[in-house]
Amino acid sequence: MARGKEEGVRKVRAAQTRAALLDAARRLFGERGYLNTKVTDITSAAGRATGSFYEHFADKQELLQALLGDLEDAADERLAAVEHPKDHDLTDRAQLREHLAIAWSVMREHRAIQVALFQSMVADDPASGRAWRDMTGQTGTLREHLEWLREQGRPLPGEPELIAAGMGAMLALTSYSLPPGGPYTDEQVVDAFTDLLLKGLAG
Amino acid sequence: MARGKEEGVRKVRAAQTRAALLDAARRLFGERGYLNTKVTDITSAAGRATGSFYEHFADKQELLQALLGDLEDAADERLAAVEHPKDHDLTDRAQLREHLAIAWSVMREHRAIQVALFQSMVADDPASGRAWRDMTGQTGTLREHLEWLREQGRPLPGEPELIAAGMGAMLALTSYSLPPGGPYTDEQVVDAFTDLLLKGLAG
DNA sequence: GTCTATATCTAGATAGAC
DNA sequence: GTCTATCTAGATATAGAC
Repeated sequence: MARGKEEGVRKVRAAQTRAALLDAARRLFGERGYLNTKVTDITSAAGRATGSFYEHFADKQELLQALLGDLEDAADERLAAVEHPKDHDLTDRAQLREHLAIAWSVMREHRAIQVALFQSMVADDPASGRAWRDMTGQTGTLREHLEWLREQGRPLPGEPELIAAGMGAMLALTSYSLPPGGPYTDEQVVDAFTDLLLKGLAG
Repeated sequence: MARGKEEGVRKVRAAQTRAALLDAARRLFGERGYLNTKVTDITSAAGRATGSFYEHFADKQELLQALLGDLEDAADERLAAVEHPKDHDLTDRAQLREHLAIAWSVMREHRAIQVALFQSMVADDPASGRAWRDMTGQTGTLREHLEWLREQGRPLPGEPELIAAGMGAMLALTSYSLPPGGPYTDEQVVDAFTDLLLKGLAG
């Protein structure tokens, strides 16, 4: 079965190239951002030829989608690691803090991908509505928790979708703009936002 | 003085061209965003030739700076129209609401410029630190109010600069992503964010 | 100052040999 | 599948006539 073995080797090499491209892209997105990273930057950083890129991805956006899968896996893993029932009570300080801490640390640990997604979102035609879809989509879980609170008769400051989007906006844009190794530690940020939001949610 | 009169006419024409370029740019930025608007889009929308653009602005970024001046003038005017002492008390609901309402309405009424600034900020190299500088710069007044509160011995949820940046992030990204004529009215947004933030600030 | 025409440059994407 | 070489497209910016 020499033929089969050869094909297997080829497959492995292809997977290595794909992985090298993803690694290089992630590093470059973190260093100079998604918009300022060219396809040729990625291939040369990965030690591959320009043409090889298009064997694995149709374009830069498709590569970003592949990286996004990693981010979602990481987030799911973190969420699964903690108690996380639907009736999560965000008016409890410890529970709100944990929710914010997980969101913050996932964004920080995968900053390259978050930066890339953010740039990709903002570069889109603003009239397309993509930004609002992304914001509400990414804060869907938060919205569900708020809806649950409302069903319990708790007074909310406004529509769950809007409040969730606002909280997500605070976290996402702060994380985007705050440089790594900046003036505030992760604990300072999470504590500050927890206390800022807690009483408003607790009504 | 025929010579002087001729020069005066030329000056007026030039000013008209400059104004036409600014108007066209503002409209296009609102429709398709800053990044997706080309210099030739602006000139043809203004009914002028490509080359004329560079007689008035070095590049697209410089034109945006000129528009930014308008935005700041509008904001200053709105702030001057209300009582706005340094000891503005953000723990008073009416005063917090007014502050948020002004910020929100300026962003909404000049959405084209806000969109352009936002895109310009995000398209920059994320490692440059520009985003954090912009965020802290635009929330400087808010930070001063919070510092005043702290001097009065009021407990704040965190560092004034960080809290101010977080609040600014919530407003700016929500405004950016929320499409005009979207699902929420300006009043709903301002009321929701006021109530969400008030108790956290009031301690 | 404004115009037309064009030079320059960059990045995305493909063709065809190996 | 990967490479080298190249094509194409799109956008910035300039040259020179009026």
